[in-house]
Amino acid sequence: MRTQRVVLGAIEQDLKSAALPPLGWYDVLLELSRAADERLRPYEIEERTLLAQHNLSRLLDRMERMNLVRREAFDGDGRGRWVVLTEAGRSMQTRMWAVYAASIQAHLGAHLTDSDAEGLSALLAKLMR
Amino acid sequence: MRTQRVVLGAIEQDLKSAALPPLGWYDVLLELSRAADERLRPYEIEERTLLAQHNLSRLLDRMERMNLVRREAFDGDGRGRWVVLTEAGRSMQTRMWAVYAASIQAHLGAHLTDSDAEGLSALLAKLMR
DNA sequence: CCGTTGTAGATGCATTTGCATGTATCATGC
DNA sequence: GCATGATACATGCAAATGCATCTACAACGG
Repeated sequence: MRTQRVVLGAIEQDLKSAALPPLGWYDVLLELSRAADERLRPYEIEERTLLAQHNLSRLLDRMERMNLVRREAFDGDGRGRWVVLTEAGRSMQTRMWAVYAASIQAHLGAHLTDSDAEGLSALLAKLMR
Repeated sequence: MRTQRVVLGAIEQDLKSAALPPLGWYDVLLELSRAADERLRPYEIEERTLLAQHNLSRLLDRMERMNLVRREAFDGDGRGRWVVLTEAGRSMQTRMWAVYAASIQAHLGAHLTDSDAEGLSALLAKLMR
């Protein structure tokens, strides 16, 4: 828990120093960029990012206000919505990745060998079951 | 990050189900219970728990409102305060530990062998440097 | 002494989160 | 086809967090 807080704090700080939004935004942008047609239903983003439904709903509000995503109607289920990545969203994802990747390298990669990283990943995976 | 969120979420949920306060409260209570005279200066709690100064200040407000801690004047530096564990605080720490310990066992211990745990701990320690 | 700078802790204000509930739509069983 | 319960997403309100700043006191240099 302590390590996570320290590392996450350092990464968030790097993003903030670069005048970029917090990590949660990146997670959403990344999932959208990977999705077919660069669009997902909110509940799909929810599953992939582990964001709580109401938090995601408001995060999307903020992102939509910044024109990073756009909400569209979803045909075939009147309750559903599409969340679509915009051009600005795509470019934000790229800009965030530049900083985020460097930050991962500095705060994680630089401290671990490849086999450390694999070991850590395997141990954490055990906890997810 | 994902693993931490899942595990922390599960632990917080266990505490909430037992009608107990969040984990941050336990951290403070634990540090106080370990301290000489069961008292610490706010900045000492801050260092040990990694809580931000303003967050700790308000957490202490809440805990004081619940009579778990008491703030006292600190002689020798007029700016300083003592945060003192109360009887109710001591008993809350004990009650939380019962639930927390079981939760750690369920969400961490049950998934890891002893050598897994040591390995994980060693890897995380590498990240803290 | 006195002014300046530093440190401990508190607090006002904006933003974010959590929780419960609301609204709309869908699916199912009768 | 219509009540009943489930699902998708939004939202009002309270609580927690982040950020900047404030107050009070200490320390230091002249």
